[in-house]
Amino acid sequence: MNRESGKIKIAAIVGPTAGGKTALSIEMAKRYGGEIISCDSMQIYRGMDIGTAKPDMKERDGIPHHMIDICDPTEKFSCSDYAEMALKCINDIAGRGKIPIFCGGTGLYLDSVLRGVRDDGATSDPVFREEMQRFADENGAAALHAKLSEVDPEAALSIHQNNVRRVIRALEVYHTTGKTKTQLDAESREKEPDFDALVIGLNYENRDILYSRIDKRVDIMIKNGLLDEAKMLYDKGLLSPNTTAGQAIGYKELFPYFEGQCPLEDAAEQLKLDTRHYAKRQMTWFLAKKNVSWISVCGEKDDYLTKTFEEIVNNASILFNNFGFCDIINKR
RNA sequence: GCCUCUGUAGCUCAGUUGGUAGAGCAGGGGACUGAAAAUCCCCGUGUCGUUGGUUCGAUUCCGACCGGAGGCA
Repeated sequence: MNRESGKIKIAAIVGPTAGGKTALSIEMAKRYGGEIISCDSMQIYRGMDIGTAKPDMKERDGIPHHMIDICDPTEKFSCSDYAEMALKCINDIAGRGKIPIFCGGTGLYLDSVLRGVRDDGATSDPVFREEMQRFADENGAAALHAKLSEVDPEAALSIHQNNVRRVIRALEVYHTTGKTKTQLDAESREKEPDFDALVIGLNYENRDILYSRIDKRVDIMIKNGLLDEAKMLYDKGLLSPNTTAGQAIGYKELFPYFEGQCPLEDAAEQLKLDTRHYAKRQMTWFLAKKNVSWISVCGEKDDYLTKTFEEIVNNASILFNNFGFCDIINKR
């Protein structure tokens, strides 16, 4: 019920892939007069529909969705691009008296919005990145890490030397701004968040249940034409491994099959495996956040009681009400 | 029926010139501030097929047996 801040109130529904975020978010949007802002790094891309579990028009049921189909798979898109555009969506939606409801599993994207877009000039520099990558290839990860130790020892301490990507980014921040990543991160941490956010997480304490949902969903995707969709993108060469879209789960796993290197079953199994790993990482990410209100979809081991969709919606509604959102259908 | 190879972690396999064993994958845990569906870190006790024998000591050598693969008939 937040009274004093005067900040825009937003909601977000997060959790592991295949956990039921989409359906819940649409239902909540209907009940509370909201619009959805997708928070998913892959639904950004046009033409990647089935594999990213993008809700189709029927599923959206008249609820406007934003941040979907923003660019082509070959285009670069980063979390700062996302934050910038999502910010506009929020203002637009709230300006029309609707509730912005984020929905998706890309934790970093959500964070970048909630934390506020940083304007410290720490942009990316592809040339520099390539240069550093080459240095690492030639001299080893340890040598690159040593460079970081010189300019930003604190960051070097917290970034493992094998995590070349992160080491490069930290070096890049110093290279483009003249300030250390440690310093800029500290500054951004001090910034007041721009919004009052209710973040709801769907939790699967029983991982087996989540995993079997994932397996089922992959099978359904294949039934619904994932192969054709992936083949088309593959044939057009739109998914190269070094683009963001090319890293999407649901496509790259099928390429060996297209190339005759393995049977479809193996490719499908790999796809399921990658998805399970991904879901696990998502859980680790969101569970570490203190600002998430959790709805337990199913209990711990041996407790296979899974909540019905209705129960989940009711739980979410309580959270919405307590947060000060108004149920426009049931007119509380 | 005979010969050869083979039986080690959930799976694929290393290894011990005899002192009870280790990788990859799977699985579990974690990190994450402009590439994030990405990137990275940590976690390995298992009747070494069964059963006799040799030996101070056998998963390791020898025999038999039981699985599996191949070859000859």
